[in-house]
Amino acid sequence: MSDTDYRIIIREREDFDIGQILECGQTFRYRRQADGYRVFAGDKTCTVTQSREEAIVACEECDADFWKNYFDLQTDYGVVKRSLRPLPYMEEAIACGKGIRILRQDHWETLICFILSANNRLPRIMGIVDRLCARLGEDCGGYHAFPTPERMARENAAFYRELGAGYRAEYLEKTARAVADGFDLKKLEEADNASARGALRTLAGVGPKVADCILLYGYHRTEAIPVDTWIKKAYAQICADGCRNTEAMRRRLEEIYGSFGGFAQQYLFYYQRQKRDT
DNA sequence: TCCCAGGCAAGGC
DNA sequence: GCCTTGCATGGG
Repeated sequence: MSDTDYRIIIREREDFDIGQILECGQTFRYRRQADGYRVFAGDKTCTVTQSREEAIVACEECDADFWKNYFDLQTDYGVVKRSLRPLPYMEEAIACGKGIRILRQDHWETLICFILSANNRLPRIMGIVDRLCARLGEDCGGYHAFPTPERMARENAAFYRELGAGYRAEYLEKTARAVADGFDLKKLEEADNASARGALRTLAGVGPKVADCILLYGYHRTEAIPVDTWIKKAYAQICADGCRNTEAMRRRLEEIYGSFGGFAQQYLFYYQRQKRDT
């Protein structure tokens, strides 16, 4: 099998749990398999399995560096967790999701996926993204790539509504056309956080929360804190100040968690959802 | 049935 | 500026 001829072995299982990494809501392109997970990103795919001792990423050899970067393997999460543990609510949140990592995802793919995430549920988002790739993505032999801006710009809102995007269909049409027409996602890598956020928010369907998701998951701006319904629940317990304003909550959380805010947000999100499930 | 989901945009003040 | 409402769709 040419698609699994190379293996990346991860022995720091304390800092890598593929289930937690994929199911903390930062990506929608994966499938659970009997023995692990199949993961998709851009036009690439890999398979991840893990045991008590190690995790194994199986991929094409030429994609090894891509996946090492994607899973953020160069970052020492021991440092992240040691820095966060003393801060409010982090001891228990980290204990719950200690194998979480923040993926380094593609700007465009993250942009589109998180436009679809607005007021939506994870399984439904995954279904829409799946159909989007199947219909518009390049056939890579057994799976489909994420579609390009140019390809998506050729479809209209009616098409995306048919995929099940609901009222977000208009956003996809407008934003795909904006990017295909020259909105430079790459250039935002050099911008400071506030101006990158402002630029993203000019795109249809990108509000404060979606912009923060794109910054954190698509640009690895680990100080960005997306405030969604789950973080609001967590906030009520962390601060208990009766605050209802999302922007004020975000600022307060940034003060509390500082430059590791994005990591803190992931631990909180996962912890809050686990508590719901149990 | 009603409520909610990783909210956004538009309209009213 | 801040606050409210409508919005597609599906599951509990």
